[in-house]
Amino acid sequence: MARPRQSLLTLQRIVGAAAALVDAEGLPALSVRRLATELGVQGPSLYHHFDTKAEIVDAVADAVVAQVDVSAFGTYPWCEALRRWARSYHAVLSAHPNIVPVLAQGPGRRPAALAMADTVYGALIDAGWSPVRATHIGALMRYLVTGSALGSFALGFPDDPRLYADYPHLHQAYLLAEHRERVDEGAFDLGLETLISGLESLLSSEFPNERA
Amino acid sequence: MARPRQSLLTLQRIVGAAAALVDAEGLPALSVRRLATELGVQGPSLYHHFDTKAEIVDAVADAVVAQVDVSAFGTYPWCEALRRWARSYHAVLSAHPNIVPVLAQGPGRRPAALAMADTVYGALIDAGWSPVRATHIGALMRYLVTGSALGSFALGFPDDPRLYADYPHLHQAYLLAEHRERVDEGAFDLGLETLISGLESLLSSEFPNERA
DNA sequence: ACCTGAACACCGTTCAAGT
DNA sequence: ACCTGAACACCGTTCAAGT
Repeated sequence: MARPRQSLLTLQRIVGAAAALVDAEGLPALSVRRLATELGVQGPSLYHHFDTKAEIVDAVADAVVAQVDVSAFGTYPWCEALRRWARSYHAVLSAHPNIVPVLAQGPGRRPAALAMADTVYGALIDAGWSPVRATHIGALMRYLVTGSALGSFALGFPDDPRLYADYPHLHQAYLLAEHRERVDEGAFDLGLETLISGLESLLSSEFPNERA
Repeated sequence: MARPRQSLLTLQRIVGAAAALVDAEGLPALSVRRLATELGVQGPSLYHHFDTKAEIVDAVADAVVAQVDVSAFGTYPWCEALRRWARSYHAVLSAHPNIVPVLAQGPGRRPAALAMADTVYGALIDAGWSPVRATHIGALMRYLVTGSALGSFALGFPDDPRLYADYPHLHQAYLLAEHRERVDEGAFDLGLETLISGLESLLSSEFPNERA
């Protein structure tokens, strides 16, 4: 067939299949031909729905960011809202680690990422932070969340005891992979709680009369 | 010529050319054929010196990590040493941002990265941290440094004012790129100093009799 | 031992040809 | 408007052939 009466492809179907492919087999597995095969069409067909492969990747990335829960900013004091947002952000990225290298580049022109940045920045300004500080805090949170989701610290150390023979303090490092979750979550928690309580005292020292 | 009396290629020359290519044009520009051209040989020649392209990439990454200064761990109290190491780490990665996605995956089997992890972990243990906490702190520092080097927060927001029309708090966001350095360095500094002073009080609260 | 050209199975993308 | 096959200029990698 050359042209079915109803289009074989929709943006939704393409992005959904692309997201599934990235989640299951990683970003390098997402090729135009492979994605087309998954959808039952030929590679060039996709170019009737997207201009470039980069647009497909961006759509996948934004669908992931759209899952982050920012609702806490309407209902909690800024400290608790920041904590809840960061935890949701972290949970979503941990569930889709293969797309994190794209998110780490910033919002670009992706609507969900821009909307999230807008909400967070607005809430920090409302809380009494200066524009410069609010920007720093937003950046810092992205550093922590993408940094932790991009590469599992624990999995960064191979499972092979012989590798660490020459490193006096790393003899147990081959066990890290086994404790992946506790290690990575513990480090993220430590970072998040340390940062939030540090920021809390910083704000109250800068503006002693501000409300919580 | 098929075989010159002295090898045309050395590991040093290959890794140096690869590093220059990555720095100048980014990781995607590093192809085997392109690198070979840069070195005045044909693509397949490189396979006499490396088994895979991934080995070349790893060698480039490790050469970058080798530039990080860990000497502070021998001469300063752990807090100041951690600060100086993190700043050096950050400076090196900021100078070679294109290779950061590789470093963010962890040390793997790269000797310089393993040596750095060994030094940092050992120093934290010596300072009185428990193995679990020392691991968390090491992870946390990698999150912050790679997260901040991977994607400039400022450059993540495109330079185009029209893009932000729909986002009430982002009307100035198009100016971020212009202030890239101040924004990114300010966020990193805020994060590093907040974390270090938070960790300092945490250690003294856990072990009130420990030396600095 | 080390470099080569030819080949294999891939890429992203373009485009004339079909309906 | 939307899907196709053929083509272009790329990939990483293998391998027999040269010296």
